[in-house]
Amino acid sequence: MAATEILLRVRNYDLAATLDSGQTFRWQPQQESWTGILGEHWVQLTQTPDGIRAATAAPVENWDWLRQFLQTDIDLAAILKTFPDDGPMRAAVAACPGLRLLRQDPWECLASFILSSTKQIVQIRQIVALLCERFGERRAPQAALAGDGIYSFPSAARLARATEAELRACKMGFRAPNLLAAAREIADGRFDLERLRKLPHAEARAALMQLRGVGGKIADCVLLFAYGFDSAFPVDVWIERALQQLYFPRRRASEQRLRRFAATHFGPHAGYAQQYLFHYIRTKLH
DNA sequence: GCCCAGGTGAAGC
DNA sequence: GCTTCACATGGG
Repeated sequence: MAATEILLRVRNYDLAATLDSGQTFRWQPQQESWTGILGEHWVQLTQTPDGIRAATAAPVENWDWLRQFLQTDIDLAAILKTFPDDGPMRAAVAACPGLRLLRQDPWECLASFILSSTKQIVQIRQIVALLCERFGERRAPQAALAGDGIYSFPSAARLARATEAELRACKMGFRAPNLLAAAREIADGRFDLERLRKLPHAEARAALMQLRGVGGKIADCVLLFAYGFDSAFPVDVWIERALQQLYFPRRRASEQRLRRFAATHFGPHAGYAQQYLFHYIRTKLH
């Protein structure tokens, strides 16, 4: 039966923390809820005592796309059990109860993180919003408020037809040619994002790093946030500082060394552990 | 004005 | 291997 509303029953899920933890950049807070666009669907999400209530503009038959994005069916407690039992990790988990990893569209995730390098999260949001406004399509219902969060994320094919100057006008600076090159490779089939799903972690990582402007960190973000490679462990400036201070307070450790430490220390769901540490140090330790 | 931002790639040792 | 630098742009 098609409906424009559903309640996804889930416990221990902090919707606000999850949508605002730097893994995705387009969700708009509105009073008690969050609005955004997933594929063709405009959605409004609201946290309730029983879970997450979703409302759409058009009737929906099958809600799997939303369950998939929100990852409401995973066993969070089982994942938390695999984290190392040390002080920093315990503090991070205690500080961010219900923080989750989303499962995003690979293209939007890749494009967003190509735009993320040496930008603050607020600025990444601004750039992405401009990009969607100028190259996306309006998806919101008539009644939706004007402003951000009502345009779809532009397809690779659409951006492939843009000029570098048009992209630079979205304030992305030197990242413009990188985004344009990725869009063109994907649009004309030279690079296949879907193929990566079937690859082993290391091969998928190497493939992403073939793209100009995509190094290890951005590749890890895409592997973790879009493809669900739970052992991917993005090391950005925040995580690097945190690992240094929390785990190597005496001697200075090279980035290489920190990466190797992370790969073994945090277990099979290292990426989840990373998200807890990242959100913890950014919001609780400022 | 200065420093930094969910980095990357190239060039220098 | 490691260090340094340029690359746009805006916030604090």
